[in-house]
This record gives sequence, structure tokens and C-alpha cells, in this order.
Amino acid sequence: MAKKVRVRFAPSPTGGLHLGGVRTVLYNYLFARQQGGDFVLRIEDTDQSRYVPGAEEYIYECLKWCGLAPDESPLAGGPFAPYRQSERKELYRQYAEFLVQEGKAYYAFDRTEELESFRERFKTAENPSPQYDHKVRQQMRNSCALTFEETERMLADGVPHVIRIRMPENETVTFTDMIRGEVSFNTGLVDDKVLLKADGMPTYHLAVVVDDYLMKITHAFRGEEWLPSAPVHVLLWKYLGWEADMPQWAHLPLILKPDGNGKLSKRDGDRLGFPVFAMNWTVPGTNDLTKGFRELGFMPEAFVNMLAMLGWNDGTDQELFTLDELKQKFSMDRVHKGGAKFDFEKAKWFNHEWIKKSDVARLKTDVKQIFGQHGITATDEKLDKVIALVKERCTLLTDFVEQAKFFFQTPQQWDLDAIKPKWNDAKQAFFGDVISYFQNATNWNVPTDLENGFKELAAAKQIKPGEVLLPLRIMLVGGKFGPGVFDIAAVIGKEETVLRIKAVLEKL
RNA sequence: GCCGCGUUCGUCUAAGGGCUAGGACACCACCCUUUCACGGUGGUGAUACGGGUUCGAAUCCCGUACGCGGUACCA
Repeated sequence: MAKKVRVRFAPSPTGGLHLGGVRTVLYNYLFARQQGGDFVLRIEDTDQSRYVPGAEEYIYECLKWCGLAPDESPLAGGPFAPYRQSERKELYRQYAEFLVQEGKAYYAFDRTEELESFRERFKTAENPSPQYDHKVRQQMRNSCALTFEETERMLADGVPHVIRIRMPENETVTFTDMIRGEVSFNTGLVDDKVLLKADGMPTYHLAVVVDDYLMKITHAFRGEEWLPSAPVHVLLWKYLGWEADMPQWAHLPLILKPDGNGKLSKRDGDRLGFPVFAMNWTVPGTNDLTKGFRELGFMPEAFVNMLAMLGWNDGTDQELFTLDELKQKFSMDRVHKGGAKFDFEKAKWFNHEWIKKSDVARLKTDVKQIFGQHGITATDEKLDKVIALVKERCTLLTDFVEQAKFFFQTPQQWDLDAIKPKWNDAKQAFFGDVISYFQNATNWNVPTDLENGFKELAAAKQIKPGEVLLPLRIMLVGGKFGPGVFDIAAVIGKEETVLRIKAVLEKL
């Protein structure tokens, strides 16, 4: 019987979750759901110096917003708790010690300054970053170079030390990546990575292997930046005797900055004026705020859809997918190998499409909230009409404010320059008639009737409708935009319409 | 430097030895709309380079170039 699929997203809580991170979550989630498996959220907080308060809560909130809730997490609990590596600290040491006993790892007593001077000493033009590997192992302060007694004594004396993996001098490690196919490395070119730090915490390398094993992870998806250390992890699975349970790997392509090259960073967003984080992130202490997609007016459906398409497609021309469709159609072997430059214009296009295809009921909650932030209150009935009228001209949820404000508030400014040059007494008089016509109109809720009546009136006065339609629009809206004028008039009501016409007439 | 991974319109991508290299975003033009959008039609625009293999290569192989990632007691 095949093992139950279990995947995990394992971020370290150091700040806001950016595009690449959310996409990794997405692919994990889609794969798990599609395979009827479990999706685990594990917090990799082994570096206490980088811990940022609030970052973990941000991750929960973010996954919730995106609709990618994990089955197991520090928050939700689960059969393999704890899910926070700092709380699993005591677990890791035994495995590191086991590796030392097996001769696959060793104690290293080198102090930070010693390592620094080692690197200084061996640094050359050809080799700018010398590695701690088999070539220098014997020259360092570790249990390979020291005698057994010396090592034992230092251990007994409590001399601070780390445990490093002993990478073989010349072996080939090969594994199959679900995206890239067969990948191999020569172990002699990989350094003796630290497994257990002096503070007793594991490094990522040890923790990821131990936890993936203990948590019965079957498929491990992560960013491409991890590919170079994959041989260490593969070896660890082997040395720990767990080779048969090693997950299948997939190293996801990176999301690149739009201009030039390189991994997308928060800085690029600031520089180029687009968000990189899923939601607003405020750095504790400095109160430095970075805008997120959510607050900018993105719908989670669109955000997730856009992210899914950044490096994956189903082979057809379809670009708009619901989460359910993605669950069905996603496949790791259709994920691209190459990195993708992020295009904010395309991201906005996705959102626009989603606003257009979403029904009023779906949009109402969000629009209501955004309106609230801008001091606009409305009845549900009116809101329904307004949203239906303006949604197709809103790219972002926040656009509803500008696109619909005039439905609820009388304009305070008017684009009079668009009217004045062609204004005359005849038009002034015409609008006087319009007012009385409107006041006596009986079927106010039928925009086409209003329009026909208006046009008939214009014809009777020898005025071309086109000459007075724009002025009417500006009287009601304030500017040259928005849905059909008579649709607007019908929604804002007879009284308000007349009031707005009168107000502008006085200014002309 | 070394190791690894990549490379199709400006951008995201399709095409897994065989039509004129297809679609989307963006851009341009026209149409629609007596506003602004939406929408519609059309257009500009790509297989990094060089060698092979083959009747035939974007596709397979080799090399080169370029890019990215890694090279921490960070993840």
C-alpha cells in the first residue's frame, strides 16, 4: 500500500511572507489536496538571533487569507506536535551523536575567530571562499584531528563545540528531483556542514531531515536555493538509516525581480512600487511598514491564481483557475525549471479578471470594509446595485472607492473645465427644464425611460443630446468617468439628482 | 574561483523530431461606447551563439556565452 502523502511548508519566522514563500505553500497545498494527503506547517525557528516577534502569527493569518490552511501546525496541533523546532530542540542531539558514533560526523571545537582566520588564510583569488572540508579537516580543531583522549577531555570540560557532517572525499550523490530529473553532486566539493550548533540547536540541515522523517513527510518541496545542499540532506537520510523513507524532492524555480535579474526581494518592491509581501508587514520596533497585496486590494483568489501561473500551467490556454480547479489540475511535472520574473501588470490583470467574474455577494464584504475605511456607509440594497454597476472598471478592490464614491457622497469638486467652454444660456435653460422633468418623472427606477425622456427634451429644445450628456455626468459624478449617467441617477434617487444638478448650475 | 541549476516575443508561457513557432500581459491602431472602463478586430514582437545527429531540430548530443543559486554555528 502506498504511503499517505504528507507535505510540509517550513518557513522561518523572520518577517513577512513574500511571493516565493506563498507560492511554495500553494504548491504544497495543491499537491496534498490532490493526493488526498496532509499539509503540515512547521516553524523552523532554530536561529534565535533571527527570530522576529509576530512573524509566526503573520504566517497563520496569511495562509488563512489565501485559503491554504494547514492540517497540522503549531496553532492547530496534530499527531506529530510540537511543530515548532525550538520546542523540539532536545530531539535533535541524539541523532547528531549517533552520526558521530557511526563515524559520519564529528565534533568541532573551532571558535568563530578561528574559523574566520582560517578563511582569511586560505582565501585566494581562485578560491574566494575556502570550505571546511576533507582537505582541511585534519588541520582544524576537531575530533578527526585530535586524539580520542583530547576530544573526550574537551567534551568533559564543556568546551563549546558543534557537530559537523563528515562529507566523503569522493562520492557521487544522485537523486531524482520531480522537476529537474536526475541531479548529481560530488561529495568532495561539498563542505562539512554544521549539523548541531554550539547552543545545542540543530541547523536547518539536521532539523529538516529529522523532522521530515519523524513527521512522515513523503514529498519535500522547497525553493531552488536549497538545491546545492540537497546532497547533504540525501546523505543524512542514508546515514541515519532512513533511506527507504526519504521524501521525493522538488526544487521550485525562483521568482525573479522584474528588471534585471536576481531573486525578488522586498527592496525591489519598494524600489519599483509594487508589493512583495502577501499582507502588510510592520517590522517590530522600527514600525517600518511594507504594503501587502491584501491591503492593496487584491482578492485572495486572484493572488493565488496569479502565483500558481508563475511557473506552472496546465498545457492549455486557460489562465483563470479557481482553487478547486487548481487542486484537480496541478502537477509537479508541469512546473517550469527556469525562474520567472514577476510582472505586477499581469498580477493586476488577474485581479481585474477576478473582480469581474466574482458575483456581487462575494465582493460585498470586502467592498463594505474598504468603504468603511473611507467613511462611506451604505445599505446592502444600494451596495448591491453599485457593485454590479462599477465592478468591471475596478482593477483593485480599493478602486471601488474612487469608482463608486459619488453614489454615496455628493461630489465636492467638478471638472467644470470640461463644461464651461461650450456652456451657454440655452443649455442653462435646458437644465432648468430637465429639473422639472425629473421632478415629475414617475418611473424613476427605469434608467432607459429617464434617458429617453432626457433626449426627447433635448430634441424639443434643438439641442444635441451629446452636448448635454457630458455636463449631466459631471453634475452627478464630478468627473468624466463611471457607468451610464441614467443608471447613476436611478441609484442615487430623484431628490439627490436634482440637488446635484442645481448645485452645479449655480457654478456655471 | 569552484559546484549546481537554468536560457522560446519586453514579461508569463505553449509546442516532448514534422503546418506559417500558438496564447496571455503590456504596447500600438481601429471598432464599440454621445464619459471612463469593459468588450471586439488587427498589428509590432522570440527559439542566446556555434558545432554535430537527422530527410527534417526550439525539441536530442557537445561546446561556448550569459544569467541565477550555493559556497555561514542563516534559513
